[in-house]
Parts: sequence; structure tokens; C-alpha cells
Amino acid sequence: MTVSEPVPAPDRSAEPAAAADFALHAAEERFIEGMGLALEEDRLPRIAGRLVGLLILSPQPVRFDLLAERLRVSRGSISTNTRLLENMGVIERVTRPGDRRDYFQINEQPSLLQRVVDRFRDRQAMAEEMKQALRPSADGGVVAGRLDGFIRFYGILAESLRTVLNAMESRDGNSRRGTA
Amino acid sequence: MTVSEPVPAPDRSAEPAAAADFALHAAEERFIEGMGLALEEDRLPRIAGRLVGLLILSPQPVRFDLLAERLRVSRGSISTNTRLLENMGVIERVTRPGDRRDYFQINEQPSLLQRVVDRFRDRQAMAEEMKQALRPSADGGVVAGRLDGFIRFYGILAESLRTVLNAMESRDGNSRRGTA
DNA sequence: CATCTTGTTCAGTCTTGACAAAACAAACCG
DNA sequence: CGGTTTGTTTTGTCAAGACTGAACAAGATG
Repeated sequence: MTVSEPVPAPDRSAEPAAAADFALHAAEERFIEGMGLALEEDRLPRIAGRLVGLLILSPQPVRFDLLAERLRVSRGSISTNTRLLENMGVIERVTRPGDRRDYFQINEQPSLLQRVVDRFRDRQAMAEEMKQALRPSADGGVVAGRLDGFIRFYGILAESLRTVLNAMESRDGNSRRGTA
Repeated sequence: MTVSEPVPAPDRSAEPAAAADFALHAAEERFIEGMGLALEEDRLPRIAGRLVGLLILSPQPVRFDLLAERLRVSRGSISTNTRLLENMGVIERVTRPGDRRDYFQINEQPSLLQRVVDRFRDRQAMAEEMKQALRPSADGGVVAGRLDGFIRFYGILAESLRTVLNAMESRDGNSRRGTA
């Protein structure tokens, strides 16, 4: 959890009218839903994905209750999923002096993509372990060949990803821009 | 569905004793379970993953009922999941002259890995579409920057994967070896 | 034809996880 | 102190999908 500078104005005035104000545009909705589905494939709750999508599109930190409002989801779900993403290092909770409420923003570290890399590494490890355990066997190394294919695939995969991630990370260090 | 040459001997003799014969070794079980979980992440039933794992480790085509036996799973599940994988092009059904039963083997084409590539391409497309729809906006291009990160990441990802796949595919053409 | 073998399909059960709503806790405010 | 506001935790409901087992279909085989 980080503390940011005071920033413009929270604007708490129009309490009971705020609901419709932040209607999302079609493209944004699509993107957010898409992220929901995408992260779901990564074994995260769909709401977590939508949260990420929304925060990617938000240049400013977004207030807790606005998240619930815009995604039309219960506060409980927001609480659970923000905590989840926070622990994963994907988003960050931000507070403002004199404001009791929580705000959230996407983390600059590309931790979400890191997940992808890790998953591939695991699969590679699995294939490698199996290859080790492979008894010499009567067949002409067919199985070993298949496992090699896997290992190579995931190896190159992880490697080139690592490259991109490093590039992005260092760029973040300079220009203060990036993605989760 | 392909027909293979007669091959050694089906061996139907010991009908009621066959169950324990093919006890899998620890490493194999681990690998097969691992594939089950891995493919589950790709939104396929766990049994389909285990099936793939088992077939990767089998140099010879495996008989329908042995699949059920070794994975300790109902024939119904085998039927459903083999059909699924067959349609996806991941495995192949093989028959033998004078043998009424079905056999299965892993397909040489790396169709399973192709899936991974496709998924990444989809995500890239999503980010790209969002970037297009992005109105000029007041913020200093923060959001656009994030989207760029995504696009670049998935782009490089898909590209390098395509390279590996091509390499594997051409190697298959020559040496008749590969992986799903 | 009666019966077996082999694979498919279908109906029902079970598990999993997401989600909402409500109860709750803590901090703040008058 | 009461009463708010804000976020958390818990409880219960619901839906999706996987899997089994049984019924089924289609060939073989005597």
C-alpha cells in the first residue's frame, strides 16, 4: 500500500446520482470483459480480470466504491478480488491524506505477464523431469523425442518472454510507463 | 481416423487379469497428472489432459479399453474425451485389420501448442482494438502506453512461438518425430 | 436369431468456485 | 457515547462442467 500526493479533487458531492455518470463506452466494456475472460483462463476469478481491465484503462487511481459501481458488482467481491490482486502484486492500493477511502491502480511492474512466463516454466520442468525418469526403453526414442519437443518449445517461449519483460521493466524505470 | 499396418500382437488372452498389469510408475503418473492440470488450464477437461499425457508416453497406439483401465476412468469419459481430442487434431484414432477395437496415438502435428499461440494472438488483438478506440484523452498517453506494452508482449510471444512451431513442424516432416 | 463385444449417448450426481447479501469490525464524527 | 462511513468476512445460493453408470446402437459370431 502506497500513499500518493493529494491529487485534484475526490468530488463526493453528488452522492445518489453517481451511478449512471460513469457509463463505460462500448470499446471499454469489450476490453474489460475481454480481460475478464483472459484472466479467467489464468485461473483467476472473472471479476479480478475485469478489475484489471478497468484499472488498465484508468489513468488515475480508482476509488473502491466506484469499482463496485462501474463493474456492477458487490462491494464484497471488490474487496476479495482487490486483495487477491494486491497480494499478487498486480494492483496497488493507494490512499490520500485526509481521505478515508481506498483507491487502486495498476502496478507498473508487469507482474501479470510474469505469471504467464512462470506457468510455461512449470510445464517445461514437468517435461524435463519426465525425460530424466525415462528408462532407456525398447522403442527408438520416440517418447524422448516428443518430450524434447515440449522442452524446447517451452524453453524458447520462456526465454523470449523473459527478454521482453526485461525490456519493459527497464523502460519502466526510465519513462515511468508500462503495464501489469 | 487412420489405418495402420497389422503390428505385433493385440494379445487378448488374459482378459480378467489385465487391470494391474499396466500399473504406471511414479514419474509417469506425475507427468500424466501434470498434463491433466496443464490442459485444464487450457479449458479442456482434466481427463483429456491425462489422455494426452498417457499417449505422449506411449510409443505404440493404445487400445480404447486400456485407456479407461490405466486412467481408472469410465468408458464413457474415454469416448467423450477421445472424440474431443480427435476433433481438435491432437490425437488420432487408429484401427487394425481384423481387430474391431479402436487404438489411439498422439498426433505428430503440434496442434496443442498451436492453441497456445492462438490464444495469445486473441489477447493481442483485444489490446489492439482497445488502443484504436482510445480517444485522444486528456491524460498524457498513460493508458496508450500500457496497451502498447501488452501489444508488444503478446506480439513477440506469438511471433517467437510461431518460429518454434515452424521449426518443429519441418523437423517432423523429415525425421518423423515431434509432439502434440 | 441370441449373444457378445465395442463404443456412444444420455440422465443424474457431485464438486467447484463465483458471487451477492448480510453481518461484522474499525475508524471517524458529532 | 450513538450514528456514519468504509472495507472485510462469512454464509448461502447458484451455475457450470466433469464424470459415472446405465441404456443404447451397431457389428460380429456362433
